[in-house]
Amino acid sequence: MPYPFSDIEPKWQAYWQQHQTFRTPDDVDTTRPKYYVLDMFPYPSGSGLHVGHPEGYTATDITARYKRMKGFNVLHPMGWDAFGLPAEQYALQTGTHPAVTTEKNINRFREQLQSLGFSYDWQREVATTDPAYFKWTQWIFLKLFERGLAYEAEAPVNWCPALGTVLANEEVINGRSERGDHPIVRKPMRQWMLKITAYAERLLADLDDLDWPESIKEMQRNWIGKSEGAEVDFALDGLEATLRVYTTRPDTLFGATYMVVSPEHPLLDQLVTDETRPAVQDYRAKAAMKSDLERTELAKTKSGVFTGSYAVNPVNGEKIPVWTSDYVLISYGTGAIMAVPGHDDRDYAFANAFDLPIREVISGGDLSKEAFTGNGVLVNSANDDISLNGLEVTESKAKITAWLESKGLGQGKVNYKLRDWLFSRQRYWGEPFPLLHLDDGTVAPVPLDELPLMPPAVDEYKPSPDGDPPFARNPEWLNTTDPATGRPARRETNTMPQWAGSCWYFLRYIDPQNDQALIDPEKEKYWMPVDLYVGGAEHAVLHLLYARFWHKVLYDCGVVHCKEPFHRLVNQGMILGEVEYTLFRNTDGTPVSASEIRDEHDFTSERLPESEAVKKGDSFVWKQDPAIQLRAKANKMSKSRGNVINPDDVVKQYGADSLRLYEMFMGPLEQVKPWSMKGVEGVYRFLNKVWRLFELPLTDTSCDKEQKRLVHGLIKKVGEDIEGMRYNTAIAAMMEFVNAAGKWSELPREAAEPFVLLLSPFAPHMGEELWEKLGHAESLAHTPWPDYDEEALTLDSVEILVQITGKPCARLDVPSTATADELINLAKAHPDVAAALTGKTIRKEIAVPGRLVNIVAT
RNA sequence: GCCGGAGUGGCGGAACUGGCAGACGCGCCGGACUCAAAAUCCGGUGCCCGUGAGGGCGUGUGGGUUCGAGUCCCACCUCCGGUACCA
Repeated sequence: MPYPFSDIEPKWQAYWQQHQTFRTPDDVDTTRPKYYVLDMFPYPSGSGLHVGHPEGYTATDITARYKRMKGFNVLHPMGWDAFGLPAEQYALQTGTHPAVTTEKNINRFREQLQSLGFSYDWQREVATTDPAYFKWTQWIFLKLFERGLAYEAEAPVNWCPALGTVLANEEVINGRSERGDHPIVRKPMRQWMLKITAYAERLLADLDDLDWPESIKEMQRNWIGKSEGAEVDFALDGLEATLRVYTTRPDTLFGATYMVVSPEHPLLDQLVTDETRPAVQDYRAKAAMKSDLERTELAKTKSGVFTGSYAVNPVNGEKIPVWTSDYVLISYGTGAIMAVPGHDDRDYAFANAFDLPIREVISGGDLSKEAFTGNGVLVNSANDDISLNGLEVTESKAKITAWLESKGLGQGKVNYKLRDWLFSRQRYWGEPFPLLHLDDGTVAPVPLDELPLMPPAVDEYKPSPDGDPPFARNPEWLNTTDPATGRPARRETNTMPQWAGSCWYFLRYIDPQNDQALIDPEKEKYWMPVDLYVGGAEHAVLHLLYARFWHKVLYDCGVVHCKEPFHRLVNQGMILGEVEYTLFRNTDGTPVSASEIRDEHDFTSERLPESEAVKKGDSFVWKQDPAIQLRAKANKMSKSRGNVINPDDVVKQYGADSLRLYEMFMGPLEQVKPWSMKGVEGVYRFLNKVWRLFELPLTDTSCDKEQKRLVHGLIKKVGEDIEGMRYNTAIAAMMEFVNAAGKWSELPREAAEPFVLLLSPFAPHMGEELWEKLGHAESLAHTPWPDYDEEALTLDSVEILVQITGKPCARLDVPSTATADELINLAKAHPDVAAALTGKTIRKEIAVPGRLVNIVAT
């Protein structure tokens, strides 16, 4: 008889809800330590929960339950990142208000999460779409606006025609939209920008103290992209203007043989001559038309046009031609460069393409083959006033920069790749900007007491006939007056991007009902920062950088007391579908080895059962024809592949405890791992074994020495593993314990009770049920975690290995307290060892207490 | 190209600061129970040679350090993730 999970699980879920077991009261005893465990809140999609969600959620739930039992005040909330495109797309198609769809999806998600037995405090639930919530998102935006961190700019933006909106740089991957993989084009538009660049240095520096995966910190560092160099002004021959460039290699200034300005550079119009104008204009038009994707794809061959003008190199007075090319980006540095083809790969390629001179100023390379970008000694770098010749790169940089500064020709400069955050979207389903455009052209904030500013009712969710965002469809909403000045005004029609709401939700959980403030300062002080934050690595730069930025702004405003919101971050690895064995066939049906497949579309593929696959060498081959290699691979779960596992089905078949246990038993949390239904059955069998263990007669006699050792060893192991988030090995240890205890004839309460407590964070429903069977009237959720007795762990005797020069020779039982010297003596006394040593000279004796003895003899 | 991470049985994965590689689970093989099956229980299971006792080889590859290396060092290969004209 399998254990009745379908009775037990709903029973305890109802109990927890009814008894508010996981409620974290507003007025906790703040003398006790706190622990804030946070999950990245989900977007409540229409397709419901996916097995990837409960992975991180189970990990945090185990830690939350464990910390509660360890006496911490635990904050473990859940909510919804509920603005987003799918609900709006659905609204476009059906006319259903996105709020309706969103609410439905949230209800479904909540039910699914509750069926997994997570110990969230549901009274703290927040949704970014809730007016009581986005009131404060708007409030924070006004803070940014007040501080000059939000501004409007006419800027070339990433316009995505398919999504009908602009995207931030971070949302564009290889010239395509991160969501939906649609092409992106550059288009100048009026947009709201947030000045995240003002925080670049702090966002970079404060990474150092965070307990985050090194890879994520590195990605953020790369994204911020700090570089140190100099700005240098080049006079333009025959023009009043000067051309300013940014370079990280001022040491190579004597090697500059031409210059390049970006096609969007403001000086370009002045640089062209009558002869070059048609070609330059043509080139600029073509560059503007190109999507980012095309620019990237064409990156291999350099293109460009000579402008007709010359610049003067400030170090040697040399006249060098100014070109324009799209390999120079307007958005970085000054949008213009000095080209040093001898010591920069891109300039080298360009110089070769257009036959421009290449000059060596750093020795050590072979410029006939490639640019030399390494370190070396400066050559050909002197004028009447200064010489860099003979110096190394680092010294030269400092010397030339100082010289430029003294001559007023340039100065040292730090640059960042990070650009300002494009913060507006031309959509309906997002937070309205609380801003008014007055008839005099100024922008005024909506007064605080009018927040939240609600989105207008509209007849359709499409852009307006004039191409304005959907909000412009409602003229009564759109046209208003500014209460401060009485002037006629038009409301801002853009909406905020989805990231806005997720930038600060972790603060709202702390004080979710507060309608006077975003958060009560006392509560903030107690609960922040988040102690443990778990979520997917896909948010490495986007959400995590934005949230850090807003947090620093709120810190500057005095709203929060800590500089960084998330102390420890852990990324859970993706869960892939089951391993699939695929056989490929030619169009004529002949089987083909997987290693020969270049383009999958030229072949037909057939999924084989595991029994058809045989391991041969490094790969799997077809059982019926071992000459044919199969492809054995676990793929991402996707609807189109049909390999999606629905957690509801798993819960129905094996129960929530089995799902939780399996997700943790699969392997280390951070790792990518394939799903296996057989694996779920394995942990389900384990839970059944536990259930049967508790059918043994329960006794009040105390444990014998061996039982005590097992129990205390398990307490130690499980506690340490949860602290280290090694949930898989904690479960393995519990399995070992149950395998051993299964051989007992009766079950001492002294062993049963701690075991149930240890199991309960992992399999909480079974934990509660067994706890009740043990005669307890109340939930175990707040029962103290058991302590272990170090003394109970030690064995009287241990088996050690005796090696002679590294080869195993004998095994002997020794008292576990034996010292190194005693071990060597005991070892030598062993007849096999003595025999092996006769006639040999002992060179060295090594003994590791409790492990082994190694006698080196020749 | 650059940055980050990882390579251990048929599979997922264990192995503390260098100390008996393969815990635990899956799968497979054999046995018990059963009319039979499922479930459950017991035993076995890295690979190769050997009937056997036993022997040899084994943590991506090649070197090195060490009494001893999955673990440390050097070089390389493969895979995964990120990023890509950032001057």
